[in-house]
Amino acid sequence: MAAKKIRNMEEFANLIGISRPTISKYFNDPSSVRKTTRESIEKALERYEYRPNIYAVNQNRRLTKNIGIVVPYLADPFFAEIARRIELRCIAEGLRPTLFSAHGDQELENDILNNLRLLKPAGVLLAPLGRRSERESIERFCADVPTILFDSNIEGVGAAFVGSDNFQSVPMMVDYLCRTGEAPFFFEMAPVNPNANKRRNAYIQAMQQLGHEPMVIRAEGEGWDFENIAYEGAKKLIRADNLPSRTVLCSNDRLAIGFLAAAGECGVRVGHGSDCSLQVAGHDDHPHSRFTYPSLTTIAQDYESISSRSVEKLFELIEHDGHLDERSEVLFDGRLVMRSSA
Amino acid sequence: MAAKKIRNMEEFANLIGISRPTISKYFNDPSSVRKTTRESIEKALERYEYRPNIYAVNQNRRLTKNIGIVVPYLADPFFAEIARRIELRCIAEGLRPTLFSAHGDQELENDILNNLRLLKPAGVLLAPLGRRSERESIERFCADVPTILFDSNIEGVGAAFVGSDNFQSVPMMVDYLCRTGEAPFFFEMAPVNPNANKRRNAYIQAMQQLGHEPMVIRAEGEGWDFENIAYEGAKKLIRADNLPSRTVLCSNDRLAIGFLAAAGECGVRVGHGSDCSLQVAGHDDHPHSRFTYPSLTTIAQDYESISSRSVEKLFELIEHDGHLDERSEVLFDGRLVMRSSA
DNA sequence: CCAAGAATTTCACGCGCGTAAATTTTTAAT
DNA sequence: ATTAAAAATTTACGCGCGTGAAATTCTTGG
Repeated sequence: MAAKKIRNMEEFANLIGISRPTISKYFNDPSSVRKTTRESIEKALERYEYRPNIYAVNQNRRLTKNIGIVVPYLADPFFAEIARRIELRCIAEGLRPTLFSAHGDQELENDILNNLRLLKPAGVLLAPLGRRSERESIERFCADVPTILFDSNIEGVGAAFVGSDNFQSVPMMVDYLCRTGEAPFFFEMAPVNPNANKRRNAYIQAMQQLGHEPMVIRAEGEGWDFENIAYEGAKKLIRADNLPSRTVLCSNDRLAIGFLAAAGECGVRVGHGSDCSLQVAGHDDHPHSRFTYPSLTTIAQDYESISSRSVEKLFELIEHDGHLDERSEVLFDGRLVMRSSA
Repeated sequence: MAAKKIRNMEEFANLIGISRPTISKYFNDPSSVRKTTRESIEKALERYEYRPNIYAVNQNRRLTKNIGIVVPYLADPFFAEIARRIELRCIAEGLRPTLFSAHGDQELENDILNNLRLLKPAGVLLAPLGRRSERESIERFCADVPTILFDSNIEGVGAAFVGSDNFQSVPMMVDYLCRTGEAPFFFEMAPVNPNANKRRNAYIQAMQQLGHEPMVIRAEGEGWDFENIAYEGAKKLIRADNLPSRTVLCSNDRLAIGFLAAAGECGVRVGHGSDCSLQVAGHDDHPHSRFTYPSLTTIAQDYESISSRSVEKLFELIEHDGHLDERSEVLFDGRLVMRSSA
C-alpha cells in the first residue's frame, strides 16, 4: 500500500502530524510513547512503509544493536550449527547478528576483529582460532568491545568463556572404551586450538588413572582439512600395521570420519561385531556423525546449552555496560553417544 | 603506535595540517590526491591509527561497499563452501561481504532481504530457498538492489543466474550408472528448490533416451534435514526389499549419505565388489563425500567456477550501474567423480 | 619570469537521526 | 475544579562524513 516514497523520518513525522523525535522514540521503544500516539504511528506505518536509515541510527546511537559472531571455520558443520543457533537467539531478541568466519586464517581473523570494531557492536561472540590466534590482538579487541569467548578458551581474555568440559567428557569416553574393548590410543593432529591440547592431556590423565599406558599418535598435516589429514594418517598407520591398540579415540569427529574412511578403504571392519578388528570413537557429535558407516560413537557437545548460555552471558554483559564483576568460565558436560563404531 | 585517540576525520586532518575533505578524498581513492599529500597522510596514519566511521561514510555515499551473500542453509557444507569462496573473492576486491543464511526458513529469507535493503548494498549474491521462496518478494528485492542469483534459478528474476547444468550432469551420471550396473532408480525427497525438480526431470529424460523405464522414489519428509530423511526413507525401502533397482541415483549427496548410512545399518554392502548388492551415486560432491564408506561416486559441481563467475557477474552488474542489457544464465558442467560407491 | 590551464584543496552545506533539556499535555490526587 | 507530579512531546543541537562549487596551488610552455 505504499502511497509515496518517504525519504526520512521528518517527512514521515509531518505526514502524521507528530514531531520527529517522538517517532524516533517510537522506533527505539514503541512502549515509550502514548498509546494513542503509538496507534497513529502504526497505522501510518502500514500505509507508507517507512523504516529508519540504519546508518544514521547507528551513527548516533551510543551502542548499535549489532552482534558480531566470529567462528574460526564456518565450513565445519560444528560451527555452522552453533552459529545457526546463536543467530536465531539474537534475532529473537531483536538484535542484528552478523556472522564472520576466519576461514582458518589468522590474518583474516584479525581483519574481522578490526572491522568489527568499526561496527560498534553491542557485543561479540567469539570462537577464536585458538592456538594460532594472536593473543594480543584478541586481548585488545576484548578491551574495546564486550566479548564472550566460546568453544575455544583463551585464559583471562574476554568477559566470560562458554564451552564444554573436556576433562569430563574425555575420561568418560576413555572409561567407556576400556570397558568395552582395549584401552584406546589417542589419534590427533597438530592442535589448532586449546581444546585439542586439553583433550590429549585429559586422555593421558584418564589412562594413567586407569592404570594404562597412554599412547598418542599424531597425524601429519596442518590446517582445517581435518578429515583428509586423518584419512592419510590413518591409512599409513593401518597399512603399516602400526596401531598400538585395536581401539582409537580421535581428538574430534572430523578426524574420526577420516579415520573411518581410511579403515573402510583398507578393508578393516570397524565396530563391535566378531568380524570387526577396530573400534573408533570421536568427540563432538558432528551433525554428520550419525550417518557415517559404521555410525560414530562419540561425545555429544551440548549445542543447545553452549549457544544459549553464550548468548545469555553476552546479554548479561551488555546489560552491565560491558563489564562483569568477574570473568566466568562455564563448562558443559559432554554426553556419551553410543553408536556402532565403538 | 597510537599516540592519542582520534575522534573524527576533522581532528585527524588538523593533526596533519590538511583539510578534512582532502582526507575524505584520500580514503575514497588514495590516488586522487597529490603524491606529497598522500604520503603525509599515510605517514600520519601509521602514527595515529585512525579509520573513518563506517556509518557516517555509508550514510552519505550513494552506494556502500557492502556485498550481501544470502544462502538458504549455511549448515549445508555445499553452501558453506561456496559462501567461503565468494567471501574471499569479495574481500580481495576491497568490498565488505556479509553472509546471511535463511536457515531453511521462508520468513527468515524475507526478513534478510528486507534488512539487506536497508544496508544499501552495492550488490547481492542470492541463492534463494527455491520452491518455497516467495517469488514476488524476491522479485521486488531484485528491482531495488543489483542482484545475481546462483545455485537455484528463478526464471526472469535477478540480473543473471549462475549455476550448474543439471541436464548435462544427470544424464552423464545416468549413462555411467547404466554402463557399470543396472539402470538406476532416482531417489529424492519433496523438492526444496528448482534444482531438485530439474534433476528428476533430467533423470527421466535420460532414462527414456536410453530406452529404460524411469523409476522415481520419493522419501517422506520436509525441511533441510536431508540425511535423516534419506536415512529413514532408505531404511524402509531396504527392509521392505522394495528397491526397484540395484542402482540408485540420489538427488544430491546429502541424500546419498543418508542412503549409505541406511544401507550400512541394514547390512547391505554398497559398491562394485562381488559381495556388493547395491550401488549408490550422488550429486554435488559435498566436502564430505570423499570420506563416506564406501566413498561416494558423484557429480562434482564446479565450486570454483560457480563462485568466481557469480562474483564476476556481480562486479559487471555493479559497474554497469545495476543494469545489464540482458539477463544471462551461466551453467557450468558437472564432472563425474568415480569413487567406490557406484 | 609570467600567464593560462590543470590539478588540488577548501568552503559550505546537507545527510538522517539520537538525545538532553525545555515545554507542553496528561494523569492523579485533593 | 485545582494543582502538583508524571508522562509525553518539542526544541535545539550535534554526530562524522560526502560532495559540488569556489578558491587555491601547481604545472607547463612561451
